[in-house]
Amino acid sequence: MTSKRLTASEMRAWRAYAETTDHLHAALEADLTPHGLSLGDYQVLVILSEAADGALRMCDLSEQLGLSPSGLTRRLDGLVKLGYVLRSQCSSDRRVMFASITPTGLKALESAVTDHVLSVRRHLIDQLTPEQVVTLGDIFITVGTGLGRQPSTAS
Amino acid sequence: MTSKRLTASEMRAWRAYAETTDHLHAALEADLTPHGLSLGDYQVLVILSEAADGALRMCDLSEQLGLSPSGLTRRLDGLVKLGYVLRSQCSSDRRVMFASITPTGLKALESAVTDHVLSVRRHLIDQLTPEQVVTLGDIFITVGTGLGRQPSTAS
DNA sequence: CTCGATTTGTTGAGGTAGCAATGATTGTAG
DNA sequence: CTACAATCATTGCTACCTCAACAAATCGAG
Repeated sequence: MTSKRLTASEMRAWRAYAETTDHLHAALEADLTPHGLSLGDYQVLVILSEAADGALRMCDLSEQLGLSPSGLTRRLDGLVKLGYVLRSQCSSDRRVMFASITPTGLKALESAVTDHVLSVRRHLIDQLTPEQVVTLGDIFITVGTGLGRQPSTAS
Repeated sequence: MTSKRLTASEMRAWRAYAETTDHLHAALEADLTPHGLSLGDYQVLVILSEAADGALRMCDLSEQLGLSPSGLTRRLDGLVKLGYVLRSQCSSDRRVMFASITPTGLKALESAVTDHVLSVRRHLIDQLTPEQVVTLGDIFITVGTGLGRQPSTAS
């Protein structure tokens, strides 16, 4: 294996994946827009809502989002302006800022989450057989692990 | 099926896919940087090099790239400045501009393509069994078709 | 033939992201 | 205790993309 070229089967898989992944992202984003949230905003709210004590340090949040610190600062600016997220200082370390989701933000998230799940189903999950769903998970856990990241689903 | 929630298997597949797809993109991009090309530039050169008569109209190229017309104009500006791409007017329709790859651009592409294929292999293809590769193709051709796009590999 | 509608490419404005530099704070070696 | 290194968040700068507006050229109904 591991030649300089791709076999027909490999080329087929790679091209299909490369072409489709952007379109899928765009479709999910579009389905979220009526809720006034971008996919990026949505992910911030999801992570904050799942945070153990309801708050996360900026650096931890940016790590989980795969966003640069500066990118997160500006994204949070928007969410704070919307009233969805609150900044608060850490009492024990004055360098750190906590981000936490507000009740308003939680409402916005809850309103969006149902549609988003249906969107994921409609565009991806429900298009596949149960076996394909399992293999999809296998594939991207393997690939993610190979990339040195540990997908949170890799158990 | 099609409930408001995701089963454990579905959640596992969705999360693994969502988390890993960005990392994979970043890894492929990083492997291409030593060649002085972004993934976006690379795709332009690939498509131009595969064009039947060696030239494509801007609008056709932007369509194939999934890029807006204005985005393509600026991306091409960069490639022209690098000497990799040439703009030329259409003789029969003075609205259209053709983009074609130059010999220099072809050299740059040929120099990059080997590494890129190896990169795709290393991060994705070679991590998978042949059966998984086939299923990966099946999955994203199905999803792409469901999104109303026709992956070029859907035969 | 002519005038309005359409197609094509570019430009301007706005938004989002990353990198590098900065300021503030904390940790640590000596 | 002091000085230097590391951590944390923000800001300036740049890059890249989209949408809307635009100019130029072509098409087509009458």
